[in-house]
Amino acid sequence: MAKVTLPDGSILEIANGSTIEDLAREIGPGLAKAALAGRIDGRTVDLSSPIESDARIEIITAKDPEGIEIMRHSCAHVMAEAICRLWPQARLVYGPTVEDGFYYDIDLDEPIRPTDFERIEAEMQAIADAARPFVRTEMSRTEALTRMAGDKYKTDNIQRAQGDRISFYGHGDGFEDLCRGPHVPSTGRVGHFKIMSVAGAYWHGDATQKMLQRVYGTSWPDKKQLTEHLQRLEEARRRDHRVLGRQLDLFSFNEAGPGFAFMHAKGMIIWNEIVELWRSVHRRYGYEEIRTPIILNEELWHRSGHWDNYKENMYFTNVDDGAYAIKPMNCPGGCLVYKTRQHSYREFPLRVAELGLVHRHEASGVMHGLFRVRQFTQDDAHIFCTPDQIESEVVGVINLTFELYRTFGFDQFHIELSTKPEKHIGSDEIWETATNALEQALRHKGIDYTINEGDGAFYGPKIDFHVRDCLKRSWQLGTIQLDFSMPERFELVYTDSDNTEKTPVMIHRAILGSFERFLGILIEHYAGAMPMWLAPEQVRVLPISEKTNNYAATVRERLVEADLRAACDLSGEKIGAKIARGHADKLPYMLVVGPREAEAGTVNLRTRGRADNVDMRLDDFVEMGKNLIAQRRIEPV
RNA sequence: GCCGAUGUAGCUCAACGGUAGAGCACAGCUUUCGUAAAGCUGGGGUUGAGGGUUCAAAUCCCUCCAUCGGCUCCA
Repeated sequence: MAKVTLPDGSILEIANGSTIEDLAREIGPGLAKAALAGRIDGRTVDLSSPIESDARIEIITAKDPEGIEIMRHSCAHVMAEAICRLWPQARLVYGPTVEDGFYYDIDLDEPIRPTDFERIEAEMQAIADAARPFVRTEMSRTEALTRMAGDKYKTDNIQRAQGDRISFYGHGDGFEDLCRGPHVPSTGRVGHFKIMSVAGAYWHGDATQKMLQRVYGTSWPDKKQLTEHLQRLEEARRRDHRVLGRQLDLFSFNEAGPGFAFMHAKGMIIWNEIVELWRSVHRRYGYEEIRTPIILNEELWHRSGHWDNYKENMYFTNVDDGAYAIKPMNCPGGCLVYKTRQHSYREFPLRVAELGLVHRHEASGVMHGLFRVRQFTQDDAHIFCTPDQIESEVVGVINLTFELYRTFGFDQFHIELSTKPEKHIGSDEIWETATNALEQALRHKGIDYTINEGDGAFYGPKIDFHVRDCLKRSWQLGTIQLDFSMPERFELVYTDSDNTEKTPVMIHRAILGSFERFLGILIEHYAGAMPMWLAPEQVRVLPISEKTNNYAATVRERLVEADLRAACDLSGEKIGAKIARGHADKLPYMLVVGPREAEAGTVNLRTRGRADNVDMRLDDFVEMGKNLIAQRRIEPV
């Protein structure tokens, strides 16, 4: 008999060699039905795994996140079989789970099209309905290699696999795939699934390798969860900033300039409000602001290291027969400003900000609305300081960053520390010092972070800030980059207290990252319903009929005088239509006025997101609106 | 850049070898209205661009451009 300890601490005796499935049945028929896999002393295994000795055992169900992952992975196998049935020449490469689903990479010359999804799903359903058991076969690495001889993908997978025992999983009907497992007990347990999309993907993510077809699917324990997932995707589509940007007349793109955004009047209002906030916060944190040219002589970019490390992403031009480059970063220009006069340690730390317009030649396939463009405005700054000021300066930037993010209602962040990339300038010692300094600052603030090996900028290591929006999607915004190389290359100096010339440390940092991207993120975060202080049109006056147009105009004048962005709807529409339009335009407030209000000097207030409406004195509304704006409140009240 | 898909009126879409349509939007007129879309009339398209096949191309073929979904890359 083996003694098994269950997660609640209870101990059960079970015959040696019993499987986890047997154990689940022993505990209860409900659990036996729900069981997908098990854990023996923390190691996840198939339900059919025997319990050989005393152990801690857990039964994994779909309530366990890992249970869902196992289910999805099994679903990927079922999809692989379905595809192999439809395209016998398809060769399987690799099929892992991803967030909310799974994919399978397949080598197949004939393209799989979205119109094929239904056929694939039907095949999968047939396999699922057959409820065939998943069966594990183990063998030595050598045997596995012999078995898979001639299949370069599976041979490669075997060579990459860890351990000496290689396992295969079949689920009847001759289908088998190299796989570490574990799997659900039967093909009937792969959940409610749907094929989502197909896309090209390089083998091993290497652009020089063959492009495979990657078929994405999703799978959920029950039908309701699948439906909810599809609705979440719908919700994300509803918030797509590219769609909202057009609907709300905020910005546009044109074939005349792919990757170059046209910012419309309403978009500029939001933009300028962000800039205003940004400037006031930066003044408070002791920054000054400069502006440097967009086109600078090519020689400068040789000196900075951009020529050697960033050339592929740069635009070049000629001026009077001289070779020039369009700046992809602001730092070299900032260095030139620094060099225009002498500097003393007494003025350090010197915090110099720049809303810099940069151009980067991104590959044509990567552009994506405002999120990925070829021209954007960085909220950049360069801090020149002494080595012993690094930590406090980095801490200061972190404080500033969190303050700005919170103003927009982002309160979930995660932080990454990126280390030396292959393409870099500066010695290993410098890199180590710089990386340690960033790490120290993070530790000092007690901030959790993950390490991103080899992902730093070419001139120094960096800290990246990611925020989660209300749909739990993560966006990279800010970055802090430590740089010991650029100051040397530009021969930047300051006079230290001992009257010797020394090289300053340079900290590059951006908080919002790019104004364009940030605007796009805000639009999706708020679903286009911008808070009062950012809304292009804060309030609209809606007269019941033309008879009240004069009063409406008076009300609007009063609002404009109070510095509110207000408009009147003087169209000949009925009041219901005016309100419907106001909702479509996502206005924070609408003021309905008719003869009654004109008589009393009041307005009837409709608040975004609320069904009720309320009578109010105009002056009271003005007061309330001004307060909301002053506080930069996110929700209308 | 690579793989696949898609480009028809300002927007969303129909027509799928045989005279390019609808809804919304826009303009004019009627209605003067009390809380999520009144009615009538009208203007608007070398069907992304260029080439080819055909008596005939939005529709079939080729090249390019752009967009979308991914890969690689990234603020």
